[in-house]
Amino acid sequence: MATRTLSVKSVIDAGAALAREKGLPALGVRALAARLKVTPMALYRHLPDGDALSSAVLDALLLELPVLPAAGKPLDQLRAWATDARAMLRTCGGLAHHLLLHWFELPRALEVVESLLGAAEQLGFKGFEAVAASNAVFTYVLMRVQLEESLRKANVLQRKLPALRGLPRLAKNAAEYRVARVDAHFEYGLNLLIEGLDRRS
Amino acid sequence: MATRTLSVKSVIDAGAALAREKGLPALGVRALAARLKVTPMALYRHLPDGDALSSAVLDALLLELPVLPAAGKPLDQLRAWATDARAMLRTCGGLAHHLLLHWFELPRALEVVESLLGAAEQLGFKGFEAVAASNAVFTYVLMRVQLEESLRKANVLQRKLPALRGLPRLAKNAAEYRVARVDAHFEYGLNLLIEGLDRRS
DNA sequence: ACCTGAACACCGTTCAAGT
DNA sequence: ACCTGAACACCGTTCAAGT
Repeated sequence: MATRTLSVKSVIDAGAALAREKGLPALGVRALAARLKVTPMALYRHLPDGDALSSAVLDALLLELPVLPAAGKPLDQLRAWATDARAMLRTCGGLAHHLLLHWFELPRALEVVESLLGAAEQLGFKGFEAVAASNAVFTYVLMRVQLEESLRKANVLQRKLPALRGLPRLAKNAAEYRVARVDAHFEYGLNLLIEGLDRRS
Repeated sequence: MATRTLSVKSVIDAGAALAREKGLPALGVRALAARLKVTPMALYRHLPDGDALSSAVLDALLLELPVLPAAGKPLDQLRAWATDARAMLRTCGGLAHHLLLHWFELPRALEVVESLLGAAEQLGFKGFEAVAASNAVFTYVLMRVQLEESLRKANVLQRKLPALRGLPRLAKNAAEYRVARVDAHFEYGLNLLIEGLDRRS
């Protein structure tokens, strides 16, 4: 058969490549059409609209979301997943946000939540508390990644602080605030979470 | 003197009213100009561009950010602030996001962080740990509000779950997932955080 | 069935002109 | 100094036409 120039798969694959290279905001209908050397309207044969394009691309990229390590103590599993998932989600802006909104529709994400729930149950949590505990870890990682993306995009990872008169504690710790220490704060917050879970278990 | 039709203040005030009524996305240059019965270009006399408009409006709205209650045990102060701040930030979409990016430039926010640091010091934290502890509470509240806004906007507070074959724990707790229980999860996550802080103090 | 081309609606914004 | 009006660049998208 004659190879048509486009297909749903080729559009999404090209979209994924574009998103990886230049970020999700660069994934526009016109931009992707130009990359495929095709008219913008050609894409509408294969996808309903621009949002469906972004959504399909993000779904595809999220197939690589890491799952829980099979072995280890529950709290160690949770900590390891948090670190792995954060690393993966940082590879392309918008992944964390999409996952926060659509995890319950994505097979891979459902698997992850299932195993987070498993860890929570091993810690002795049941019902709402098991859900809330696994949710706390899941959303913590995703929200943090989203925050880091926002800080980077807005160019406020490094800050010029104003005068701190009347704010002695901030002044004393000013060095800690001039650069957003996102790695250290991610880990500290994760530790608080884990210790909270440990105490309740 | 003749009352000019516009001024920086009148533009920002009208922008704040528009944002409160119809949300931040409705705060466009053209929309605000229409509300002020003026040409879009008239606004550029008073503000450099559309981003400056949003930013100034959000700065203005954030003057009402609550501060820490003066009295009480440190952990109770933190918990109370978290609840109050969440309530205020929910009044207009985009506030939490703006605060996450620009707190260090906003006098009121600096006051808040100063007093969060005070609570952390009362718990016995010093240096990086005091900063990280107060930051954990501060960002937790802001990130959660942002998440709730996203869920609302994307219309996924109520979900139609897919088949959960092979996912026994999700299936068992499906009722917990059909509606995003944002209030309960906010509180649970906050409790984990507070208990983590308590344990470390 | 698949793709093209011209056009429209909607942004923010620049530039030149009015008063 | 302040505001208007026309125009431009950039989106996504509809519609009619080509093959």
